[in-house]
Amino acid sequence: MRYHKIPDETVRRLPLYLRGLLFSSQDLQENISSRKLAEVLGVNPWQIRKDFSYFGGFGTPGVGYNVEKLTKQIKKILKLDIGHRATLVGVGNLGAAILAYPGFKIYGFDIAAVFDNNSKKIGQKIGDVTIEDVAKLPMLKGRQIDLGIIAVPRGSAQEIANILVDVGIKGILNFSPCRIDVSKKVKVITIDIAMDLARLPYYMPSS
Amino acid sequence: MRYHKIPDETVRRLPLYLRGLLFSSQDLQENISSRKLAEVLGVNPWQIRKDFSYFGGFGTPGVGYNVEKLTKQIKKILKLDIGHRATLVGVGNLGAAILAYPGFKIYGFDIAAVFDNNSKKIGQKIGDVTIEDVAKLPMLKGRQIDLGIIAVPRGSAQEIANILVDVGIKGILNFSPCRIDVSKKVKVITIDIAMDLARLPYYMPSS
DNA sequence: TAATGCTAGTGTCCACGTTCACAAGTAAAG
DNA sequence: CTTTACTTGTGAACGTGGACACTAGCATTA
Repeated sequence: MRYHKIPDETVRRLPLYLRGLLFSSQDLQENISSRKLAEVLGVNPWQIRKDFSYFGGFGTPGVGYNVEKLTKQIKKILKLDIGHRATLVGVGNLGAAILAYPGFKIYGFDIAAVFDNNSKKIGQKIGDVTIEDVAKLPMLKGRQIDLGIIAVPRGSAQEIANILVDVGIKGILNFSPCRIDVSKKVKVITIDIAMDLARLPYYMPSS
Repeated sequence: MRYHKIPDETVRRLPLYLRGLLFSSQDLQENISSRKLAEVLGVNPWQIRKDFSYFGGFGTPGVGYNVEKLTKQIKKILKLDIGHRATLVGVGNLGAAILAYPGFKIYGFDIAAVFDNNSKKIGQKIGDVTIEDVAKLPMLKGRQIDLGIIAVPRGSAQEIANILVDVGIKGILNFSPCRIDVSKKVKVITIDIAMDLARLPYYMPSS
């Protein structure tokens, strides 16, 4: 299996596995079995083993997976072994929440630059970073930032994305509820939290 | 096709179609073709037609779909035709952002009750709602709320979920990065924004 | 050393979802 | 009325991913 194409669904699950490992490493067991990990995450053991097998198994039969080694492997596959510097554009309610969200750090992300167009906010310092004028966004080139997070209103999202691509951003996490199209070289993931809420009633009994 | 089981993936896409319709209705064209809608959303026309066909086509050949009728149909399928009242638990950075997020209203959601455990926040009014003591959460029964949004730290999420289920909540949108298990009668959708960010580098060129 | 119990890795089958091509239907123009 | 242009609805082929069973490997115990 070692030389097969990796299913997209597998890649989608890897961060979940990583989360499970990072958060349950307090138990500081040296090894963890697929059954145990599956139980923690609420998925199937064979799903986990299958997923890992695509990358060439790193477990030992009869024992399980070495937690530390497995963690490193997944991080390497996801390219999280090198740290990533991100920029956040738009410090509204959502942007501020993202900035304060502790979850990014455990994956090695660092929000190193923040932009907004509100003159009252520009210059303010939040945590370690100072909010800069969005007009200066094009000057981001050379600051070693490879990720962009868009948290601006719908109407401006595409425009911001274009600038981000221009300054060499390779990946965009978009929180605006709209499509963004950019060069195929740049990966865009859009999160629309309202859309997820919108399908919830479908699964609920009609009461 | 009318009597087939509806694929989960189709249900996942319906809110997207609805979003496209709601946001492009400014053009106030009476009808929209699958090709046009697909273009706006960045998906395939035949995918859209196939999805709609599961519910028994509501378009007319040669013309397209009547925007107003289609919108109503999708809302009905997703059970968004009746409004939903939601409660938000946890008014930290993320909770506050959710509360201020305008995207919920267009789907007919109303955040009608808000809870927190921070005594400084309790009693504060944000928009139309007043933050209540989370200790009073069990008294939510009878207030006609059927959705719960969890935005509390990891450790408390399961506990809050249990209470929500007790008071009769039928669906939960969980923003805590952990698994929540509840009665099978209750649908849980978990959003972990850090997890989505975590798979972004995988798709990026190694630079 | 032999036996037992547990766990990873993987080939195979199956179910689901996507793509596509085409028939059927509508409207507008000639 | 006929023709043309367009669009929906759907059966069928195709591809992908998930479920599972089974083999092989490791460790522990006797």
